Amino acid sequence: MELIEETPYRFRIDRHGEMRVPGVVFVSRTLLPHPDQDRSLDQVAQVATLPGIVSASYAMPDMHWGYGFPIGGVAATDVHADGVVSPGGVGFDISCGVRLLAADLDRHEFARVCDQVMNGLDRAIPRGVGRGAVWSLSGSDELDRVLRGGARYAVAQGHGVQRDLDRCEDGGAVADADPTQVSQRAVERGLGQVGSLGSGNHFLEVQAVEEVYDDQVASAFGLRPGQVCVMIHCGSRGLGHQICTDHVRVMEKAMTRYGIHVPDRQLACAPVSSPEAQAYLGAMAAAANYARANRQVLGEAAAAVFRAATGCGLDLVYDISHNLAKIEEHEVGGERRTLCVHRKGATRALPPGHRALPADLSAAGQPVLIPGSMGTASYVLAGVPGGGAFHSTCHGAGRVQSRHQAAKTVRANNLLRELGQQGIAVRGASRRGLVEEAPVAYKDVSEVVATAEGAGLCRTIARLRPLGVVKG
DNA sequence: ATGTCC
Repeated sequence: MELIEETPYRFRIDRHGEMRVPGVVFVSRTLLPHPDQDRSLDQVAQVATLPGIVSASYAMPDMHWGYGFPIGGVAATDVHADGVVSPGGVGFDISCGVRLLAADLDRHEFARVCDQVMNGLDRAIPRGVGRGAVWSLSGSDELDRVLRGGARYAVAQGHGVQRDLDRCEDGGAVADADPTQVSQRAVERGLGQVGSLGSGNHFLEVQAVEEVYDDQVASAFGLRPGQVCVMIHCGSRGLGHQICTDHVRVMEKAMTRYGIHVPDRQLACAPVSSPEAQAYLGAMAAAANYARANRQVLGEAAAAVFRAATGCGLDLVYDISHNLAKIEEHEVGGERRTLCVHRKGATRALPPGHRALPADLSAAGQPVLIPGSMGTASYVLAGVPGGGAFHSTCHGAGRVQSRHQAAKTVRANNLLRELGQQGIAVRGASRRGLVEEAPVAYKDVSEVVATAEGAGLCRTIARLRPLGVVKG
């Protein structure tokens, strides 16, 4: 497959075979996946064959191989021109995302209470595979209200304040959630997990604002140099996973009925207007609301720990998903069109003035939250004018080593010592989980962010460094 | 990512 270097931050894959549009990959030469180790460039080309896809099949600088679609992939289909929705374009962890909260506390003040806060978080934050949650729902009726209301329902139940909704994507809940399309098995898996991190790359970190690149925008976001923050990265747990599994199965069967051929079974899809697609989108929206409620109550639990140890609480900076499909209006070829925008390991990044932004963020643009790998920096970015890939940017560092590879090469004791030397307090759930997430298994998040900015997808507002990490 | 295989 031929790659054409258009700029230092942008490569093109010209249409060939069944591709309906070109591939556009926002990477530098060093971030370009190595075809021997990672087939995600092939996946970009395969996504370009989907019915109704418009403009291009895009990939962000943190791209790597994923189920069907690449992680870091963005693909939009025209809803009124046979466009499809594909669960593989969202991923198994539906509405996985990041919530950033800020304390009215300086990092030097945190040093005195670090042990107390970290021990408190260690007790308060459920994590690891299937080990409890902070919110005990009364039963499937209440789960239904979570699936419909997301963070709005959590706040209505006393788990938060209005600012939590103002600063959450979509005001805390997406519309059109359809809990009737969520299977009994998904409900059972979801009942006991609202308010839990899970495992893998999910975490809760205490961080400090290490550098601010734009004072005015950082201030609008509620961030200042030296400030202590809490970043939460998690998703929709077993519920989202089960929904993806259930609906992929349905779409695999439905595809032949709609006469859709895809080069990879993992690209199973259905026309957005079909009953199968509407069922998936309804269930996906329910999982998105579940994930928002999950992050809402985890943030509240962290705030309670901070309040007890320091006297100050935590204010929400923003909450944004990086695994979601959305029906959005975009201008394509001079025409206003209704698109189904899949973002999988890619973050929406709305420009200044966009009507979906809350009034106090309109001039600044939408905050974009980029979690680094364990022990490395995280970033706050902002959306920029121009559109790029339907107002999208990167979502994190991106793996370069498999979990298996990382576990073979990294020793837990060495890793813990290195983190300790950097002044990072660690409260992990398992040694295996820690070594799988070692920084060597990931790309350099600073280069990912610099590439995204160089490609005109966003701009850098602040860099955060970890002080303490709570891992699943 | 995930009751890491119903």
